[in-house]
Amino acid sequence: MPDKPETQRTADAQTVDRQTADAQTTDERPRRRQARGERRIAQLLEAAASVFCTTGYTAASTNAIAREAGVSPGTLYQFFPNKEAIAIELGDRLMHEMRDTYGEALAPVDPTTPLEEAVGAAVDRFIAFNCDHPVFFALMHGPDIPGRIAEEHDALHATLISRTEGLLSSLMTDAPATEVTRVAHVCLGIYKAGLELVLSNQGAEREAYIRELKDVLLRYLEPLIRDRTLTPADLTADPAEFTAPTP
Amino acid sequence: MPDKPETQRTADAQTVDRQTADAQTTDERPRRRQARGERRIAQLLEAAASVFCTTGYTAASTNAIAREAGVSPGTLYQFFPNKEAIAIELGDRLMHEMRDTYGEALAPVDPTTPLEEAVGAAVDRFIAFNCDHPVFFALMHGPDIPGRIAEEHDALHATLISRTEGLLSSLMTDAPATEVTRVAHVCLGIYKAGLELVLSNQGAEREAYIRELKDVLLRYLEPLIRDRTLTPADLTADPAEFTAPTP
DNA sequence: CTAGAATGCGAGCGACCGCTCGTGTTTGTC
DNA sequence: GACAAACACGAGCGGTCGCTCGCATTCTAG
Repeated sequence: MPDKPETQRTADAQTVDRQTADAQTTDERPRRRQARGERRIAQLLEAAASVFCTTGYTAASTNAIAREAGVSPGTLYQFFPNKEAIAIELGDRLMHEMRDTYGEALAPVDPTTPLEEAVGAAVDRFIAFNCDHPVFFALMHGPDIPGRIAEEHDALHATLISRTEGLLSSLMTDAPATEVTRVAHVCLGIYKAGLELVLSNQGAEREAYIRELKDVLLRYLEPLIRDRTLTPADLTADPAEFTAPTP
Repeated sequence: MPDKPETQRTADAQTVDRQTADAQTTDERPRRRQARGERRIAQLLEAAASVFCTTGYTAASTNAIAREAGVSPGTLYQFFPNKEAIAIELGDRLMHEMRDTYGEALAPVDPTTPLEEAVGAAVDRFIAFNCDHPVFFALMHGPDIPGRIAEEHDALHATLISRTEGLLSSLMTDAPATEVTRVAHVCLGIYKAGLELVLSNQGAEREAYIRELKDVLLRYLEPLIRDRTLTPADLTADPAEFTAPTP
């Protein structure tokens, strides 16, 4: 009996997400698991993504997720300590996939690429990722997200802000830092609004909205850049940096 | 015994908002009421606005609203048939106030006012209203809003879209209708994103974000308008039109 | 003053939710 | 085949929520 797995996993986790919920959702112990279990986890995460997409996080019931996955509630809790852990795991996998996509997709190209192409490429990447994983938007931008996911969202947002600030600061050399920060927030706000419009359309109309989003961003930034050019490396840089806000 | 008020008000309204909830929340019968009752209603609506703002609609419990208002749950249900009706009444009062504000605030001014001033004035009005009534944003743009409020939101959105389309169509004379609609949606998306940024800031920073919002809109629309001018009447017109989408 | 309507209270009902636990089945290892 | 661990089930526990209902109190009309 080497490790005695998950005895008294959560002693009194009853109203665990109704209030503060200081139970450890990060169950770091590496458990022995069969291939069947991994399949179940994938099933459950897929079902959870579907339910989260349609009803949001809080309105999604664990019983509904289990039903969608074709298993019983007890089976769900064989693999996840509580509801929040499902969202956490889903979010973690999405973040990993986003890092992978970013790492391999944006090869260093001609460093004299104008801002138009650089911004366009970055927008295309983000849009494509969100189209492939609509639950990412639901989890990250939903208003009812639980504490741990909110932290991840804040970390991602802070990273994107500081990254955009870095890009802008080389274009707004004579502007105070607060203005650079403000413009960065405006850019991300525009991007989020555009993303919402893109996700709520399909086909040719979706493509048209993507073009509009790029136009809005470029026309907003035009007076800032004048005659400068920008390398795509400024927009993409090291994808590993996406895990945490810049120190 | 002239009217026999509210006998068997809701026969079986138990799980009324858990599922479809086809109970009539529009209790149109004019009830006799004392001044005390009107005061209580005002108290309850104020408390509801506060709770909705901080927790959102679904997470707000009727007991919490009653507690915030300093009354018992039973008293709350003396004046509102169910939770949704509270949000409905709150939304209706906000819509009325918005119409009033718009009706009296925007007097017809110099018809040769350039687009910059016209858009700026309209944005200022909407921003001011939302700053005065933050619950409006929480109810209208929250993701967990109930059916009837969602209908009101859709109606308001459709009105704003068709109004913006009307404005744009006089500027984009050679563009197809679908493009005009698309640009209108983009403008409202930008406005909503800007509003979110404005509401999450205060003081001078808030003012700066308001200026950025106007800049984004104007720079986006600049290529469309070229050398035209626009009367503010195109932006404001008849405030009574705000109740329903244009037929 | 008094009858009756309007207002106010709060324990508690039924429904749902997150989650548990006893029990039975499948899988991997010897 | 035997045994233990992993997996699966589903009734049900404790909890909160929206809402009710019987009853007490306050207002108002006559």
